Order: sequence, then structure tokens, then C-alpha cells
Amino acid sequence: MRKNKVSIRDIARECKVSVATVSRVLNNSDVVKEETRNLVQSVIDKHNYRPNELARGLYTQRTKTIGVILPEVTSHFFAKVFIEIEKSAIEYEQTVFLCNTLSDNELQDFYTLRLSEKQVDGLILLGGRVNETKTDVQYVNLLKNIVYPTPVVIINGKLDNYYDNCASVGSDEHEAMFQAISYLTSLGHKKIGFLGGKTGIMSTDIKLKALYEAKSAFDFTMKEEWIKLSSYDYQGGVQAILELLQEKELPTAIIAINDEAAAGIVNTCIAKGYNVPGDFSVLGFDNSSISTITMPSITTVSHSYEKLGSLSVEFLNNMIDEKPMKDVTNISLKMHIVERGSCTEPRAGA
Amino acid sequence: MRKNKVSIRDIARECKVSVATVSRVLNNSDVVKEETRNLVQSVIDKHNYRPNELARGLYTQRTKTIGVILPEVTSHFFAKVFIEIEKSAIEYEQTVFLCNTLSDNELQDFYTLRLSEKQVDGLILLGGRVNETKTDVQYVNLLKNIVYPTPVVIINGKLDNYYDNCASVGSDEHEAMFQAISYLTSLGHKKIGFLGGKTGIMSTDIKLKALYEAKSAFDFTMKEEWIKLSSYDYQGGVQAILELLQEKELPTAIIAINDEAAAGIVNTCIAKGYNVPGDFSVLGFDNSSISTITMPSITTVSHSYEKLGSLSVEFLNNMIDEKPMKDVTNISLKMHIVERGSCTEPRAGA
DNA sequence: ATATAAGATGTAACGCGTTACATTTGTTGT
DNA sequence: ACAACAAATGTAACGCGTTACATCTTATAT
Repeated sequence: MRKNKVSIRDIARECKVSVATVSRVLNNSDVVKEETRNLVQSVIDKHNYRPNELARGLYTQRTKTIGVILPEVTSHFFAKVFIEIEKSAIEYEQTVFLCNTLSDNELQDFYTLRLSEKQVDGLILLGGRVNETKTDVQYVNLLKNIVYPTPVVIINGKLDNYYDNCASVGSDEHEAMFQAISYLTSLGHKKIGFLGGKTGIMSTDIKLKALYEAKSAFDFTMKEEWIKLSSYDYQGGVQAILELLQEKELPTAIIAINDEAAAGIVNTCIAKGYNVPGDFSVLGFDNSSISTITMPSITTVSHSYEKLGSLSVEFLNNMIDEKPMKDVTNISLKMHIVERGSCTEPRAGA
Repeated sequence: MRKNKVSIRDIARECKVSVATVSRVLNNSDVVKEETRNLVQSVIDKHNYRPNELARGLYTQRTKTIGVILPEVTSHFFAKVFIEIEKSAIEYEQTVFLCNTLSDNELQDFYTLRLSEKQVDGLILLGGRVNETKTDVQYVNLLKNIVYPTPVVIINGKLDNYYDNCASVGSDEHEAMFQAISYLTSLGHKKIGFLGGKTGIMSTDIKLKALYEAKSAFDFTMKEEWIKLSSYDYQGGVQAILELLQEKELPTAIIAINDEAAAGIVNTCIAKGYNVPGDFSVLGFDNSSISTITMPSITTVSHSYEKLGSLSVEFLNNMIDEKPMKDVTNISLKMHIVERGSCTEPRAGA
């Protein structure tokens, strides 16, 4: 096997000291004599020597590496969370593998396995097959059999009844929906519709549930015909609003499953000659970049991205270091409204 | 040091064979007797044993891992290229570290170092401090001193005069600009402006240069007052078009530095009561997701994302495997126009 | 039946940094 | 000057998979 760059033994030889001493210098052990340390350090610098993290990890059983598995970074939501995860990971001196499953189960299995073989210290799962509505048994078994005991954090999901070493962090979309309705009713809206999304997917189910529950807490009407499900993207919004516009009676405010759908709704309304927010106030979710570029820009309920990232990394590292997590292994973060241009009071008499 | 999961020695012991034999089974060596292979495989399956990639990499000097360093995955362009890189990497059985520099030089240095310590087989640099217009000497020295001889691929940049083991892949933005102008003049436009971007940044400089050069090849006029530089984002587009609208004479077609700026231009024009594409045809670059959601949607010059990703990974792996690269170590890919709604022939008499 | 080749498996060194433990050097006390 | 202890450094095993080389079986040839 061909020899790699300079190794710790090369440095030791040149300094006429043992590898242990060089290692001590590398790890800032305080037992090394100042003089020796200087000598060793100078040789290290001279050769630009950097310890091989593979060898180090092999012995210490710690790679300072974590894996993140999510559907697609091209989605703004995932990209934002990822960036925050990375920012936090850096504080723990960790580097992160990013794996995009493209919503393909096989690919998710494959990456999970790969990351495990690469001895990641922990795994963060995002938007995958484990959420509050459903748990993919097959995938959970993979985790149990192969990745255990590597700690796992689920973002917007829950797993602790199935996997020992895990925690979860998520946004409280139920409460967020209440905030949304509170906001719209306080503007004076009494007729609220809901567009986009798909049943069976967590964030749709949660929001719909909250919508029904909110009826007793706030003063508004919400008819079945004002709920049009479709999908999570721009086209989903377009399709849903087109269906809604068929109805004889219409709501004055529309809550969209997310900002992409909201953008489709806003643009379609305008194309059809309606005024937003004049005829319809449109409220989105997620605070995606798209929400700032439509005309009007979209008022939205935002995740606490930074907290989402930092808490998941913190939880993960608590588990990695086997620190007691107390009772808090599952946290729901509050979302918050970001006011922009797509919501106002309803037109008088509407 | 506490013992990790099952190791190859555990498997060997249970099978009463040597570790070499187990290793042979793992690597599908054909010298193992069928019977032995079955025995070993059954024990491997029984324990869900997976070889430790750290140990494997330590010996083989190959981690099957590559690093990608870019400014920010939240930018759609980078996210799209990244996804394509990952898709190709999987074919080489490689997993990828993603590092976001947030355009911070120190962070870029830090990650470069980290990836090198982690013994990545190769590095892909994207949108960083090495491009065709400028080369950050300090960073290049870091590469030379620390990461060498690890191969490096630069996307949209060039480095081969400075670093031995490198290649580059990029989009031919010069030619793309000619395509853009050819397209607009063929629609009948004779007055073309250019908005957004910033001199000193490669893609602006290249496009401007092409714009001037195109004057002799196509029949159109382009006045200095129709060039308004600003930045690469939505706001940059807004700002540039507002400045342009101050001029007494206006172009009929506008080329934007990218789709984000184009979106700002389109929305601002509409807000100011102009019609797009009626009063102004607006042409963007990059084929970002934003180009499909404005009204009208934006006609754009797209990168060949898939090729950008696959070629950079292919080049990288050629270098990793020390395959001869022939003369081709720098490739410029053709861009192509994606027609959407923001360009038509100019209004009669304009 | 014996030599020779081919097939199968084992042995041990290797890649490289870390650390428990052993050994050497230096210091303080009397 | 020598014990007793502290400080500094060295030795070697370890983490774990791979592979060159050695050894042992079994098959083919004569």
C-alpha cells in the first residue's frame, strides 16, 4: 500500500521523540515540556502535518461527523434547516454528511446504511418516513438492527417508542394554526378556507385537525367546500384555488398549506382578476424565500429555523456524550407570524 | 477503550475461520469455497455485521467520500448542482460532505482543512474564491500545502496553473450571452439593456464582455445608460430597474444577471404599471425555481445542471483513480434557453 | 503412487493516532 | 548524597479491515 502524506511517525522520527509525545502535542496535553512542544510544533508546521482523522476516529470511536438525511435540499425549508444544523455542528467540531433521499425509500435505506458504516456519531432525520402520523416499520427495523446504538434525532417526527437512543425536535404546527386563525379573525375575517396539502401527510393532518378544533375557540365559519387539498407545491396552490373559485360562496381569508402553494394561490387570484389581499387574504406557512417575491409578498407563519437546527444538534450531542437528557427528549417549538403584504382586514360587506 | 459493535474478528471467531477469509467474503473474492462463504455470510447476516469504513479507509487510503464546498445551499443554483453531484457520486459509491462557507473566507479555510483531515478522496469547489476572474492566492496556498495531492474540481473556475491535481467544469456564459442576444434580436428587439450583477464577479464580467462583443455580430444597440449593475438578488433587480426607469430612452428588452434579479425586475415593472413582456421583455439566467413563479414566468438561460454535476464527479474520479485525463481537464458546457412568459417581440413602434 | 499444480485458508504486518503503563530524567528534602 | 516524588518521555497494544505471503488441501498428471 502506497504511503500517504506525512504521518505522526515521520514527525516523531524527525524530532527524535516518540509518537506519544507528538500525539501529546497535537492534543495539547499539559505534560509536555515547553521546549519539546516547541520543537515538535515547529516540525509539524514545517511539514503542514495534519493528523489523519480516520486513524483517530478508529481508536477513539468518535468521528466528529454527523449525518443528515432529508428528501431534497432544493426545497427551501430543508435547505434552511440544514444550514442551521451545520452552523451548530461546527460548534461541536462536527462535519456533516448530507444525503438527499429524493423521497425514494430505497435510497433512504441505502444512505442510512452508508452513514452507519462511516461511523457517524449521530444521525438527524428530517421529513422522512418517521413522523407523527405514521411510522415506517421497515425503516425503524433498519435503524434498530444496523444503526443502533448510534443516536438519532428526528425533526418533525417521533420515534422514541421504537428506538432507544433518540430524541425529537419539531415545530408546533397545531399551535401555529391557532395563531394563524387568531390573526385572521383579529383582522376581522369570519370566513376562512384552507388550500393545498394532502391527507396522510403530517403537516396537513395536524393543520386540519387544528382548524376544526379552532372553531370552538374563535368566531369564524369554515365550510367543507372551502377546504381543497392537492399538494405541497406551487401547482398544488393553483389547482386548489381554481377549484375553490368554482364555489358560489367564497371565504375572505385563505390559509395555504405552505408558501409555495400560497404563491400559486396569490398569482392565480391575480391572474383571474381578483385582488389580494383585497378580495382574499392569503396566509402561508414556512417563511420560504418564495414568500418575499410574489406580489403582494406573502404573510406567513415561520418556523424557528435556527432553534430547530441548534436544538437538534444539541440533543444529538447530549446523547452522543451520554449526558442525561432529563425528561426533555421531545420538543415542540413555537412558530411565529411574519407579516407581509397578503393579509388585511376583509373588504367591507364581504 | 470500549468495544464497538461486532467486528470482523468476532465474525471470524464464530465461524472458526480467519479474518482474512471473512474479509474475502466481504469483498466477494472468488477464491472462497462456496460452503465457507455461505457459513460466513450467514453469520454476517445473523449479526447484521457491517464493516467499519474507517478501518477500511485507513488501510486502503480511500474513503469513498468526497467534499463539496459552496457558499450556501439555500441558493437554488447551488442546491441544484449539489443534488446532481450527489446523484453522480452514488454511482462511484461515494458519500458527500457538504460544507457551506456562507461566503466567509475563514470558514472556507476551516472546512477545507477539515475535509482534508477526514481524508476525502476529492474535493469539489463551487462559487468560491477561485474563479476565472480572480484567484485567491492565500486559499490556493492552503490547497497546495494541505490538501495536495488530493484532487480538486472547480466548478465555474480555473486553477490548473496553480494546483497540479485539478480540473474544472463550467457553463459557457460567454456563449450563453450570445445565445440570449441572438434570441432577443430574432424576436425583433433592437434595444437591449443589462441589469444586476456586480463587476469583479466572474459571471458579471463575462456577460458584460460578451455583450460588448456581440454588438458586432448582431444588429442591436446597447447604450451605457442601459447597463445598471447592483447585486445578484431580488432586491438587486428592483434597484437596477428603478434606476433604468429614470432614463428618458428605454430599451425594449432587458437581460438580467440571473433569475432572482429578473424576478425583481418583472415585479417592479408590473408594480409601476408597465407590462411584461409587452413593454419590456425580460430574460433571466440560471433557470432557478423562482423563474416559474413570477407572473409572467421568466424566460431564462439554463445551466446543464445534470451535466455540470456528473462531469465534475467523473473528472474527480478520473483523477482519484489516476486515469489519464488526456487534454480535457477543463470543460465549458453549453447553456440553453428555456422559453417561458417574459419575452415576446417588441411592441410595434417601440 | 508420487510429483506438480491449483485451490483454499491462515498468519501477520500494515495503515495511523491514542493512551495505559513503564521507564527515565529532574527536583526537593534532609 | 540519597531517598522520595514529580515531571517528562517512551513502549507497545489497541481500534479494525486488507492483503502479500506462507501453508495446507485437494485435484490432475504421469
